[in-house]
Amino acid sequence: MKKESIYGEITKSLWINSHIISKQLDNSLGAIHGIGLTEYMVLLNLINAPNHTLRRIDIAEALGRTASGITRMLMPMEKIGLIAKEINQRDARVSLVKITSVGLEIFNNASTTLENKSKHILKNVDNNQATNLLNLLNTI
Amino acid sequence: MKKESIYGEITKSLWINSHIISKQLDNSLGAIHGIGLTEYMVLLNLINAPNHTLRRIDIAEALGRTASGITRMLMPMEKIGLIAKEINQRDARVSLVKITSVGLEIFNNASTTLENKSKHILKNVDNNQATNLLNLLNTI
DNA sequence: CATTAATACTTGAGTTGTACAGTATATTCA
DNA sequence: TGAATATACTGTACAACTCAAGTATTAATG
Repeated sequence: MKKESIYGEITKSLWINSHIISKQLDNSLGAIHGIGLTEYMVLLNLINAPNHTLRRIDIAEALGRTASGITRMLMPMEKIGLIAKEINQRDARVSLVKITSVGLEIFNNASTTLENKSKHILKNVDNNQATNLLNLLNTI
Repeated sequence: MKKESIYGEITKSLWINSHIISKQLDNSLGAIHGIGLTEYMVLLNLINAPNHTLRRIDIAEALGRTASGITRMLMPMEKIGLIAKEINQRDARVSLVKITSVGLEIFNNASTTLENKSKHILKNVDNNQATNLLNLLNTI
């Protein structure tokens, strides 16, 4: 019997698990708060940024997306008032993105939903295992 | 300082890690073997199935996709000869999918690439950690 | 049986991403 | 300083999905 090589098994398991979990989170966030998981992650990154502001390219980098993908995603987010455009005085190429108070409130509410839903999805993972898992994910 | 709730951190970390890793694997498989990670997972499921055959709905279930997504994905796979359609005598609604010898060969080659690339992506994860991580992912 | 409900699949329209080319602005360095 | 290069973003075309509706077939039931 051939020994399975473990690293491929990990990436495949990551792929399918993450796909299914993301879909569930996305549906919950969408139904309750009207934003997707990707939008949520944008807001999270803005909140953790100095002055709640980031360049579009930084968001793209943080989320593993392309710049044009970010341009597309931010358009409706700006329209519904989750974020606002700001000008960079030093560099006219840059279009800064700042979270609004509306965006902040929606983010806070969505965080509760995301945490509850995550707990439910990971109900087979006890607290010790969860700590280990998070540590391992952070070493990747 | 507010205590971070760990389950949400896990799902967020899964989301971003998996997204980035999948993209790298997808690019490698595409460049070398001409198939994406999703196509690879279809072939993997077919190989593990009795008689190397599955219904489309089973593939959809295994991959967390919709039936229509599978219909669309299998069309080009059939055209380039990775899979073949088979009729189910007992149920005319069903369109069975079987991997071809060409598909099998490409799958085997792609498996080597996937394993090597996975090892490279997870180079910060030693063997013990990898075992733990895989076990934890399987308990989800 | 005949009707109703469920299943397996396909199709059309819409969404969310990408890649690549183009524009505008900044930076580098001979 | 100014020509070449790099950076930040946008627009267009395309790919890979989804959802909802439609078709065909099978299963369940009064």
